[in-house]
Parts: sequence; structure tokens; C-alpha cells
Amino acid sequence: MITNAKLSEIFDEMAVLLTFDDGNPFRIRAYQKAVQIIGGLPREAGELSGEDLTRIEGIGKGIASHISEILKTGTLQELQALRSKVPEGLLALARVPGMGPKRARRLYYDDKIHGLEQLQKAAEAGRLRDLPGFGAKLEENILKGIRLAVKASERMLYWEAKLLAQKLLKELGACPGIAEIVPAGSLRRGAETVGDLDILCTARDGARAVEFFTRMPGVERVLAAGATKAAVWLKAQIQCDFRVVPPESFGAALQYFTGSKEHNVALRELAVKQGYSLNEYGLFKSGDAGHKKPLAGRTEEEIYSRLGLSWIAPELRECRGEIAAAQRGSLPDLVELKDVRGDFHNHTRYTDGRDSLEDMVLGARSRGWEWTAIGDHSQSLKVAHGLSPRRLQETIEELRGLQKKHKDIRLMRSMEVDILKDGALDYADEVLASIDVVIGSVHTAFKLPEEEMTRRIQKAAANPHLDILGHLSGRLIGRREAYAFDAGKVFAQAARMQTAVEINGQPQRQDLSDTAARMAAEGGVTLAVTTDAHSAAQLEYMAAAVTIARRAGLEKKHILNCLTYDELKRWLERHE
DNA sequence: GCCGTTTTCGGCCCGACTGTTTTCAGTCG
Repeated sequence: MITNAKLSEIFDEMAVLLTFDDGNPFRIRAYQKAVQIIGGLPREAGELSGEDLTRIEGIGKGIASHISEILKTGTLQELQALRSKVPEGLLALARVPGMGPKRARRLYYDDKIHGLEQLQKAAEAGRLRDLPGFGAKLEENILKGIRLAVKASERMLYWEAKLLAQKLLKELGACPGIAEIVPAGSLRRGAETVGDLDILCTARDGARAVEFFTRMPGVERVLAAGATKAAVWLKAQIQCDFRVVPPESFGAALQYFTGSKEHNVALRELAVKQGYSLNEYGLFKSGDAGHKKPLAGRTEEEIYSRLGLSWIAPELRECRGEIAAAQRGSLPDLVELKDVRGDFHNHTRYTDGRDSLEDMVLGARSRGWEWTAIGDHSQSLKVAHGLSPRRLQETIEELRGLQKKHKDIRLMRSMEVDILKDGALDYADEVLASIDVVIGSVHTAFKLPEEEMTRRIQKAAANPHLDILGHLSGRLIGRREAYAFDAGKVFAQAARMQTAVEINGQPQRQDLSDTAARMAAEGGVTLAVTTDAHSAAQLEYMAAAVTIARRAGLEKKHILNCLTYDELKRWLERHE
């Protein structure tokens, strides 16, 4: 089965290769837009007819026929042709920061520089500076850029970026004259990884704010600095872009700087159709931009409203149909962190966690949760000191004691039970029956063939004791690929059995992904947001899990954690 | 490649910064 992710990947490669071959930027944009749209479809494109596909805005006859070709042959003839036309060395040149397709093409074809090594040698020998359009300064920047090329392509995990941004914001708060400071960009949209940090602030004296920013202790190198914006390379090994606008433009700038780029392009096109022009300073009557007062700009709401749209939450701004939904007034009422009443999945020091059962209780209580389930690993996961049935019963007794002591939160025992290679769960049914919330996860035998893995998980989900399927794809971002399985079949089984599927908030997991979670919900599956915390402090990962749920467009009604204790108890007894 | 209550052809978002330039191309977001 060709997944939407695979289709997106192919169209993304098309867009990249066309940048070096075609010269028609609008065709490239059409592919980039298709990447976003297909990546966010709530169903597999492979299940849709050609007619269904072309009804989607941004998908026309061309892309639809490409999709059908990919479904039939696994690839695109045109892509194969482009691959043989655009050499890998050319792509490598263009990945150097400051080099784009034009300069890379020139160097590759006219000056026979066929890779990074040759580029570095040419720059070091001073051979670039005399080429037309190049100069000594550019040569120097290219040399610096080569060293950055690899690092700059690495992306930072959402949570890591969030903590880093918080630190920077605090430091920037000391700059006199800065009023508001907020993170924007992919971090504000809650993307699972972040390529660079974007920080927006309001100040009358932009140059002064920029100077303060570029001199912060966390800055390793200044890449660019002007009167209203700057870009730096941080010691934390990530780029940070900084933008200053006057207060009356704050909303417009926040909207612009939050992106995504595709969302912004679509929004500006809509503005043009309505006789306006939209930029980071505000919404203007067509032709007035730059010399008249904007019609809207102080807040994001003003701008969306003036365009006939309800305000769109940043997590949804990926050009996946959110603008049309905002026009219809049918945007989802997204779940919020405050709607969450407790956690299901975490670990104590009985297995591989750091804190005691009671520490976890206190952590949950300090978050204002109404209830919480506290978990551990099951017996076969020896590396994590999984609990034998006897040890498990002891911890259940201990939790009962804690319940008497802490009466303002309802406590449940959960367990992350291994799904064994044959799909059986790691405890006998009578043991499972003594656990309040049973989470089933795959921790072993990742390399099973797709069909076998699918059957394995389906079998586990068929066990009426199983409440939640844990970190379903098994991926670790940047470290381990998801294992092969048919998510559609598993979701169908989960929907039939009323088994919930987890959205795991651990920074490296973020599993389900936003798009998979959306697909699950469309298939009638209930989702559970969890922290997978290995310490009481890590219960804060709930915010990350909720962010994924929001990006998936989920509402309270989709999320198991939004049930009251009594409602949850009834849900847990659904098979009895 | 997509799209159309002006259009099936001819449009297609907008601005900042840099470096190499005497007015702008390239890159980036």
C-alpha cells in the first residue's frame, strides 16, 4: 500500500528536482502545495477515486494522474527522468546556506564544480571571487556555509526547541524598548521537529532590538542583521530568526511569521481575490500597501475576520484545507491542555522510571488532574525490570494505600504490557483483569514483515482487556524508523473493539503523528494523550501530546482523557 | 501544475537582507 507520506515524499522530490530543471516556479509551487495537502488528508489517497481527488482544492488532473501512476507502478516516470537529469553533486552545492539553485547551477555547469569538496577547494584557492556575480565576501560566506551545511539540515525536536525558545525569550525580555516577544514559525505551529527558531517582537526602535538580539550570549555567529530583522546561528546549533515590528503590526507580523509558508501564500491569494494586499505590516486595500494605514493588523483575529474567516489556530496552518473550513465556519473546536483530566501512560522506579509511585501521584496532583493512571512495564521487558504478576499485585496494594492518603485525586493502576511476537499480551487474562488500564505496546521484533506485524497488533487489539494501543508506529524521531504495518487495518480493528490509540508525548516518539491521529479519528477511533513520563517532571509532556492532538484537528469528544472519572470508569467497563 | 460570477489562457504573495551592483539578482522565509 502506498501511503500518503510516500506520495508526499515523491512530490517533494519532484519539487526539489524541478527547481533545478524546469524554471517555472508556479509548477514547483503546485507540487509543494500538493505535498502539504496530501500529507494532511484524513484518508489514504489510494482509497480515493480520481474524481474525489480532483475535487480537493490544489489537486488537479495532473497530480491526480501522477497519484494513479504511483499507485500502479510505485514511482513516476517523470521523476526517474528528472533524477537522471539532475546530478546529486548539484543538489549538494545548493544545500550550502547562501547558495541557491541559480548559483549552484552556474558553478556546476559553467565552472565544473561537481561537489562540496571541489567547492571548498575552489573557495579556499580564491577562484570563486572573480566569477561574475560572485565576490570575495560571497566566497567567504560559502566557505563558512559548507561547514554549516550538514548541521543546518538537522532539525531539533519540538520539545527541545520549545525549551530553548523559552530561555531566549527570557533573555530578550531584558532588552529595553521591547514590548511583546513571542515565538512564531514551526514551533508555534507545534511541528514535531523545528528547522529554525523564529522570534517576533514589537519595539519602536528596531535597530536597537536587533543589536541586543545579535549580542546575546547564546549567539555563535551573526548571519544577517538589518534594521528590522536578523538571523543568527546559536551555540545550541540551530538558526534563530528575529523580527521586529511596530505594535500596530503585531498581529499581521505574527500571522506572517507563524506560517506555514503554504498557508500564507494561500491566505494572500485570498486577500488579492478580495481586493486586498496582505503583508507582515497589515491588510491593505490593493495598491495602498506601504503608504497608507492598514485596514487590519494589530491582531491575527482582525486579519482573518476581515478576510471572512474565523481565526485559525496555528497548529492547523499547514494548508490542509483549514482556510476552506474557516470560510465555512466549520473549524474544529480544538482540545486544550486544560481539558485533560489525567494521564494513562508513565513509569515509576519499580521499572525504568526515576520517581516513586507517590512522587508520580504528587506530580499528577500538582497539575490539577482529577484522576491519573500510573503505569510500569510488564514482565518480559527485562531491560526495564518489568514486573512479575506478584510484584505487580504489591504495587497495586501500595497504590490503594496512596489513594487513602491522597483523597483529592482518583488513582488507577495502568501497565504498559508488551505485545509479544505472536500478538499475545505479556500477562495472563486474570492478571490483566486486575489492572485498571491496560496499554499494549510493541517493544521487540520490530522487523516483522508488514502483514505479520499488522496481524500481531490486530490480535492484541482483539483482547477485550486491552484499553489503549501504545506508541503504535514505534518510531523514534531521527533514530529509528516506524516498523512496517497497515495503520488502516489496525485503526479499523481498534474502532470495532473500542480500543483507544495513544498519542504519546515523549519528545522523540510523538507517536501517533498528527496525520496518523487524524486518520484514526476519521476512522472512529478514540485517542488517548499520554506523557510516557519516566519521572514526575516529565508529566509536562502532556502539553506535547495535546499539541499533536490539536494538529490532528481533534476535539474533546475524541480524547479519552477528557472524560470525568465516572465516565472513564464506565468506558473501562465497556466489555463487561 | 492549478484555477476561473470578468477568464479554458494567462495569470499565479510579498518583503528584507546581502553582495555585487550603479539599479538589481539571488536567497530566504
